[in-house]
Amino acid sequence: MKKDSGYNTKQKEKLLDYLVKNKDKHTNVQEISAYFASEGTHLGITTIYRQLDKLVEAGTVRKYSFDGKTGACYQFIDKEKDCHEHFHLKCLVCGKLIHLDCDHLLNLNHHIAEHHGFIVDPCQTVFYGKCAECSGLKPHSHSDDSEE
Amino acid sequence: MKKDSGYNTKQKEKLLDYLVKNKDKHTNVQEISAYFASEGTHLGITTIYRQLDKLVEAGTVRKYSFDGKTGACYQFIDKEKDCHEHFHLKCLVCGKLIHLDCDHLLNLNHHIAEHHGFIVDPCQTVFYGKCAECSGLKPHSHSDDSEE
DNA sequence: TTGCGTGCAAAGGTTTTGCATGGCA
DNA sequence: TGCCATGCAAAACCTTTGCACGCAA
Repeated sequence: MKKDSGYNTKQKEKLLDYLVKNKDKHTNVQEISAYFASEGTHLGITTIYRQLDKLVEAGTVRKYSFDGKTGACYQFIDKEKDCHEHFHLKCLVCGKLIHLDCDHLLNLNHHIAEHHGFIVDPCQTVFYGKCAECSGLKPHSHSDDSEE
Repeated sequence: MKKDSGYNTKQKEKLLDYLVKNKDKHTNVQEISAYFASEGTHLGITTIYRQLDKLVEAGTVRKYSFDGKTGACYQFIDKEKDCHEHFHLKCLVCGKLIHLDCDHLLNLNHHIAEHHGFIVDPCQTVFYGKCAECSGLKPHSHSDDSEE
């Protein structure tokens, strides 16, 4: 793993700050760019991509490439919360991202490894479906279309 | 779900034929295009995209958008084999697609639904990692996520 | 000063759209 | 015949790369 090499620039600092503030959700380059544009602080697209790339290599940020339309998504990794050992659930209706801390799921990993000889990488794997609100288990009047 | 509306054209027939023959793996537009080019049968890129889109809406084909570099992948759904009730494993190294028929995994679905109130859609969910060959035959020093 | 960081422009790749033509029903 | 399907070209996007200038150490 590469070290967090490089200088401390304002851009890098601001980007990291934004990522930390939004660590609970997946974000993407255009969202970041739009945010800084609205803030009056311009941040070049190229810089965002390159800094993000370095952060991913440094293990500070996780990259998800599951959505071809909006491009790749990024998320800050909170190392203190040990976020790298659990799976994520993503609601296809409302887009909510859920962190799943559960022994049962880690068990799953071991099961697949032992019985199927396959090493699952939780960092790259996201479960898609409907969250409690959107599936009707809880009262939630989110009458969004998004019919599959 | 929309019906399979539309005329039966040669292009549509050939595309579907190709998809059925390759239903065991994920394919993509450029692969399809290259195949028909090598066969001497030209199939326009636009047609492939549009037919694929219709097939996805009709529920005949599944679309995966996990790789931003190579673009979206598509796979024919074998309804007779009831392929929609199991998960898929995809090796990030060799690209192999594994169908996982396992009660333990279905159990997982129930567990998440009951304990976390989340309805996982197996059709949209793919586990990413390394298959037995790619993770076992190679003398890798069990480095966590040092890819490549 | 040295060398990385930045950002504009341009390139490369995937997917979509416009439009005229061709084919199915 | 009426539509839908096709396919070329061009556009729309996302991402990467080249290059010159700016800034951190």
